[in-house]
Amino acid sequence: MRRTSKAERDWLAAYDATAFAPFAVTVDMVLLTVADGRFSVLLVERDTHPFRGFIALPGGFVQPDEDLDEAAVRRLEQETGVRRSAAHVEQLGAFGAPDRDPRMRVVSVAYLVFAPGLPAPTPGAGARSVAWVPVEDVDSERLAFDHARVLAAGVERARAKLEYTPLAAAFCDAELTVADLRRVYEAVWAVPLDPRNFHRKVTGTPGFLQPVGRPAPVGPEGGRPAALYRRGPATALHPAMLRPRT
Amino acid sequence: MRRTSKAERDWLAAYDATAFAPFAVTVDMVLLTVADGRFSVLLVERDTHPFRGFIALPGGFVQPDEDLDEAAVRRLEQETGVRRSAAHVEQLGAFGAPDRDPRMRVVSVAYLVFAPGLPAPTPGAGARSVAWVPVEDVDSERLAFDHARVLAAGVERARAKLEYTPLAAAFCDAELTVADLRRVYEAVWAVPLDPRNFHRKVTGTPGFLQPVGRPAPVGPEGGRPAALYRRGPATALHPAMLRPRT
DNA sequence: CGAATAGTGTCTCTCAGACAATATTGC
DNA sequence: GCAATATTGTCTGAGAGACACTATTCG
Repeated sequence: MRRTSKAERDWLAAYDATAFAPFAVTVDMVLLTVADGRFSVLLVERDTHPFRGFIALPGGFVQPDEDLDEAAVRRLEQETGVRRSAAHVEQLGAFGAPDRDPRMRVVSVAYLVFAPGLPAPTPGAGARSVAWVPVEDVDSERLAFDHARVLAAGVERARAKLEYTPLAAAFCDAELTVADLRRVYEAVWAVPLDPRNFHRKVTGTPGFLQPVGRPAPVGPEGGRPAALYRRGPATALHPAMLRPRT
Repeated sequence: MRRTSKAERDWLAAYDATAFAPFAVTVDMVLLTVADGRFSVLLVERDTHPFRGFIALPGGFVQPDEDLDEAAVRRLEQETGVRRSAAHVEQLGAFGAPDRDPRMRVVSVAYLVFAPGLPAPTPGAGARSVAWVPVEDVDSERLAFDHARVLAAGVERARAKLEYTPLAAAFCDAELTVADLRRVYEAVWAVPLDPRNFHRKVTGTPGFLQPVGRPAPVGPEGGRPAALYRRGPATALHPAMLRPRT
């Protein structure tokens, strides 16, 4: 820890902190998944003011002694049952327009979470219902606060991240097939991908996937069983998985 | 504007905002430039507590009625004389560890700015001196608050942004040569680049640079005069300018 | 002319996209 | 065998990196 001088300690003792603290800080979570082949976001229906009856991203106030990341992970685990270790969590950014919350001046720090397909959790405090909603079906007009902007930023960030990182695997279970991964890319980017080129590319990118050496059970449509893989150690993809242009 | 019900208005009137506002919010600026071929950041020496005598990123408190972006641009123009139109400004992220400021609970929203080479501005309030410091020469131990982490995040983001956006041009004047742009890439990435391949790549990427049709004045070393370009309309680069690997 | 910088051409290798062909399962 | 999915192979064109070569300036 940094050493402080007597002058600094004296100054600090005389400092009136309340005079400079007119803000509240919240975390909001853009929790994304791919369920049934649809790129979806977790939304709650608010049961309290403000924006009662509107749809919103899950979130809440940061406690005075809590780190931002801590607050996000705590809410994630409490309200959605998603374990931190099973998902990818990263900060998306801060949203702080002066009028974004009618109650008071609130700065919201948004977090982006990628989670495997899961059943909808039970509603927490202040929420009437909770549901996974396909991103394309979200009615921006019905979103509370500035959550339409936050969601749009999260979706765009997710689409970009799949290009340069192996995070698509964060949408899958620990053991996954190449087809599982392809369906994630197809759902998030909303484009069809050639299974043969995708397979060659993904298995040829070092550190992306590591073979388990065991086949997956055959799906309902039959066909040759796929090999199982786990996430590899890479944190960035070389070469990248670029989105088809136009 | 959203219509509110009487129930919501009543509820809002009874809401005690002060009970939930224990935070202060600041903006901190990672202001980067390339001056004399060095990738540099603007740092101030603090003349007030806390961290008096330490080096810090320029920044300050957000006013209660001010948008975050507004606060960042205001400080940029006031404290550094950089005009918004001449620079690129984007949000870097929020930093809010509970103990990051000894005065009180402060969440800092960091902004990343790319500006052309400029003389160091005159020190503003609370600063003893202001200077452009080459990023490699910054002594992390002497940085106030968590500014070492903020700076590291900004530098890494800048390096990544040059790969797939045309923002390298934001470090140059409105009219620039291919060599100007190459020196930006070389300084930010700290790698030498082949001038011939760089030229072919940059002029072959649609929307990156637009020819002015006029040559630049010859430099001090002589040689054939370079053609002048302006920034093109592209917001993303295809193909990308990938960093050399290892 | 020589030195210095700007810009073009050429070669090789990697990789993306199109698509043929083969492999392995359930029925 | 047939349908369905998985996986490998083959071809073509775009692009990256190495580097020879030409162009234009100053002195």
